[in-house]
Amino acid sequence: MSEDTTPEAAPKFRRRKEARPDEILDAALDLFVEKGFDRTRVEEIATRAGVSKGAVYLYFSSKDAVIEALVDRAVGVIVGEVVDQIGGFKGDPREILRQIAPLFMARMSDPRVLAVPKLVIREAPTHPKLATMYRERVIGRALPALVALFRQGMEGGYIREVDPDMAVRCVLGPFLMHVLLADVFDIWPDSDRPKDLRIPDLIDTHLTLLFAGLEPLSTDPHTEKEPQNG
Amino acid sequence: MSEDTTPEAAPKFRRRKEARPDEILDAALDLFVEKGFDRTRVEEIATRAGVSKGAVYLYFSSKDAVIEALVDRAVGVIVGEVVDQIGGFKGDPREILRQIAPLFMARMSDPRVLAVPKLVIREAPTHPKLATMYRERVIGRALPALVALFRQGMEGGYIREVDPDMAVRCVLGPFLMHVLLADVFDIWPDSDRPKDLRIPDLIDTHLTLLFAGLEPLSTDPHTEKEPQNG
DNA sequence: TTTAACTAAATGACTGGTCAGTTAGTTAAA
DNA sequence: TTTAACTAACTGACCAGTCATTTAGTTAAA
Repeated sequence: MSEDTTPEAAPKFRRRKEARPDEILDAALDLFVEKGFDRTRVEEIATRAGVSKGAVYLYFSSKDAVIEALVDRAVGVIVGEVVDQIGGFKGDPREILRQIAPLFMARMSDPRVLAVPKLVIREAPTHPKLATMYRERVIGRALPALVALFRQGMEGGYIREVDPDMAVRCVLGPFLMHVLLADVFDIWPDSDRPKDLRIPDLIDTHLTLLFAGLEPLSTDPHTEKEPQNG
Repeated sequence: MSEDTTPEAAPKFRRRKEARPDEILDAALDLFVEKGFDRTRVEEIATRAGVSKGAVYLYFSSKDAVIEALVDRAVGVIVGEVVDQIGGFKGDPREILRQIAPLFMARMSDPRVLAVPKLVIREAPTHPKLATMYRERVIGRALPALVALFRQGMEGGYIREVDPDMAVRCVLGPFLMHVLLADVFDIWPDSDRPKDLRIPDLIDTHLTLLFAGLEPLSTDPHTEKEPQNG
């Protein structure tokens, strides 16, 4: 109703060169995940970011450049220390898996973190660059580290002799399945609360099954210690 | 240069009312999986199906109707007997899982079968109908059957007491992960041959780990029989 | 301290191409 | 000859990317 008494009205825009790119990428991520790349108009991204369409093109050369910058920004910070930690570990892989699983799922429970791999999976066929970036920077580093972890665990006799490539898929797969069922098909585990992923229960069940499965056979070196049940 | 000597030339088109819809859906499935729904032009579908663009609209009311008919056609034949078989089973769930796993993966190794869930996952956010159809006709029937299988297995003391909702995700997840890595990120297990999924090795590793993990604790009823190792 | 000249951030109308869906006309088949 | 399957040209909406113009903020002379 009442205009401010000060003579000068609020300015039409502010000049904020530093903040714009991140704000545009944030807006784009939301929209891409919600509606997909092709159905998101550049003008929508601009509006949500609080700028005009033209401004988007001041910071990004094309719509494609936006999604690439988006993934680039996200994958820069994910791996690194964790991979090194896993890669250097000597001993029973179950120890480190028990530590990492909750941290991993905590990260993936943040919608803005999970959004990026979801986006990459969805747009990969039409944007191979995204898949390549994600492979080179994230999966291609994490996966070999886990394989190496299993290899040394088997050599040390801490765990059963299995194909490490396949074992890694058995470690990660249940998490993927859990998220996919909920996210794509709206299928959630039984719970009192709605939309409750029950991550701790998933981790508990998964690691219980997996760790018992990884228990070395009685002919293997380290079997003297009692099996860890329940 | 030289026209055929026969007086009547080859006809410009044939009238094939019965065959058209399936041919159009086949063409559409290929293109949707390859390039995604939005980037596939109706004219491309028509050309690949050997008809004109207008002909597509004789059989389908819109482009959306094409993808819906596609999924509808595919999910009609998938489940049924298998689900009933699992649902009625009494005994150690591992028996029936051992039987089903290779059949399941054999089906999923057919690119035209795998194409449908891939498509549904990708297009679900913009076409909720697809996700609903797939949930009601496939996942929503298979998943509860597996949960029931686990429940009765635990009640009978054949397997360890775990959360059945979560256990189901642990059973299916590794397959999903395996296919996703190869398909989206072009990451394949070590092999002499290129693009070799090594399905039997995945099944072997997965079931080895899982079945040992499912082994009931020594306080449970059926534990008298010797554990089945490697 | 004021203000005029200047820089560059930001706008928004416009364009050219693309494509879903329509329709008038053509042709195979009964 | 009739009919309906089919084609091909057409239309109108939509949207990525451009650019002439406007405006916020900065600098320096008075």
